Amino acid sequence: MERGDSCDTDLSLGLGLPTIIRQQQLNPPPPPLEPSLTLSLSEEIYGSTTTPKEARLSSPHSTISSFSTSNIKKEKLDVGGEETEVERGSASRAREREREREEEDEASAAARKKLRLTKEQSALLEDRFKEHSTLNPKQKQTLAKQLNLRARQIEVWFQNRRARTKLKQTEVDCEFLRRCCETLTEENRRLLKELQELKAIKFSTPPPPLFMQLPAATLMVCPSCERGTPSSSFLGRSLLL
DNA sequence: GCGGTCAAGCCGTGTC
DNA sequence: GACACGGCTTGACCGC
Repeated sequence: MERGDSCDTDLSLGLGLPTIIRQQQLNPPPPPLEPSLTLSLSEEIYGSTTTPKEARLSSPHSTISSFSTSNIKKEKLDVGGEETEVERGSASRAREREREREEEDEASAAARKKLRLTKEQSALLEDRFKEHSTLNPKQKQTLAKQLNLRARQIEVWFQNRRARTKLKQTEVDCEFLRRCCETLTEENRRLLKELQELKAIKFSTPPPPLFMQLPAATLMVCPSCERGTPSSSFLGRSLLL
């Protein structure tokens, strides 16, 4: 189990959640005016196995997932593009506007909060990845619908998954090569030592005679092919030890 | 689609 | 126990 998975456990519930999300958990806001894509998994898909804690875990992110960064950027641009009340010379209204703006900043900060997929979503994605590491558009759409996510999120998840699988494999290969290198280095060391020992033996004992007086008949027979080879080269080799 | 990167969130550890 | 900090995981984006 990877460390990151632990975020789906009972630990750390509510930790790190921005004030606004915690407030939402305590006092659920009225229904949003805009359509909200929710991450929480319906019982139709996963039955009633989702615990209340898991539901609470997924719910803060549910609204979040409906925002893309481009939306956030757009929000910021929209806010920044407005003429301020200070410029109009109305201090009190400017202060009020400032407060509203701060609230909007908090809201967009909450929207920036990172989506964390639920255990069930991750599990299903993993299953699909095991079957196919890439998806065609239709599979992507189906999976997105099944998980209540956007197709783009599915696409990104698969891209990241492929990249990280590849990285992991590279690390495994690297480790394998490192071990091979170690083994070969050790073998090389052993062979060099053996060679030195053999050389030591060779020079410590008197060298055998270079030439042997062989009977004349054997000079004509090649020991490997057992054919008569009266050539001078064979003769020379057969005499040389 | 891939590689690189950013940033949110979680966890373990050390310090007070 | 609370807090700070560093490391890690992972969703998302960008440029090619």
